[in-house]
Amino acid sequence: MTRSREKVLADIMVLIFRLNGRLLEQGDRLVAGLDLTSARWQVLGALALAGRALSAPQIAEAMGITRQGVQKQLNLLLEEGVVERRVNPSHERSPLYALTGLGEHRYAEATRRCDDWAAVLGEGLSDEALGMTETTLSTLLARLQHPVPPGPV
Amino acid sequence: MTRSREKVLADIMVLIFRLNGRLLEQGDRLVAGLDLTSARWQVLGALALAGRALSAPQIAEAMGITRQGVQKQLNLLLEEGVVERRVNPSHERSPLYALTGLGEHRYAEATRRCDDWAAVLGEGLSDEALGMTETTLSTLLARLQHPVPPGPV
DNA sequence: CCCCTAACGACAACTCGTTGTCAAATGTGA
DNA sequence: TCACATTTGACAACGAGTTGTCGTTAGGGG
Repeated sequence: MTRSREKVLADIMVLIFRLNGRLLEQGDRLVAGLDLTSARWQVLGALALAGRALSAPQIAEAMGITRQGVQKQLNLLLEEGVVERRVNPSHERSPLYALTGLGEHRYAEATRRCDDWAAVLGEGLSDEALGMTETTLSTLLARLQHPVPPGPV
Repeated sequence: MTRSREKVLADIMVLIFRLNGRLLEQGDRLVAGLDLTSARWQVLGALALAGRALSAPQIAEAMGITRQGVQKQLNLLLEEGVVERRVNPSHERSPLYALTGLGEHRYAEATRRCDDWAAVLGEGLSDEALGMTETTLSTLLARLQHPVPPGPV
């Protein structure tokens, strides 16, 4: 055996910490000039993928962060005119948010840049390696979100 | 073909963002009661792995973050007595930092808890999947740290 | 030997996420 | 219908990271 499974897991965790930092950094660089940051871009992504107006808590749910964090970005995005409020028929004080024309345009441009960049980033990595990485990470995430199924803690 | 490589890459990125959040959360929970947080724990880890006293910038280099971020944690760790300053023969104003006995004890306990937890977390994942994930992530990180080798930007 | 640059610690300001509290709106069960 | 728990937005405080500036120290080339 090469190394213990725990060691490999620990290495993967460190890699995730660093990748998180570098991805946010490169993401910010990628959308600089579009009046976006990684955080705002992700909010736009949640709206674009949903294909419909969402409330702040719904966006937070989709992004896996808290509603307060999302709300902060939404208020800024509103000021910049990339999202707009719509009345929520089922809640008076909690409006829905949708992309404006400007927002859709900016998101499309960000997506184009990201795809180009991702193509370069993934060069030479086999489909198998990418697929297995995605599967493994998503298994780990699932276990982390539901605290640790069995075992006495 | 199932999905484009860009889509898989994008999914992996989102997974990394979420895993980062969950890992820090679980890490904090894991070392709660040891007067540690994920950030302080990582600093202790850098010192323990080096096996010798390091300066703040050296720790930052090892952790992949800035020296200011490390310094902030070091100042707190000093107050708690888990690390101590040592004179740096090659720099008067930049001391070296080393684990105290208390620090080594706490780090050992944190490591024990982490290994137990990692064993549960990795259950059922094949060595091949873990190894390939580690390799893929480390390739991605290398490309992110050296901005994007070829290609006209 | 002196001057200039690089590296360092301290400090402040900022981003992005978290938690917690408060008040208003919603939904549910007796 | 009314009481109560849940959900929501606003606000404040905090943790962890970043950048930038300032003054000091180390190191190298004229």
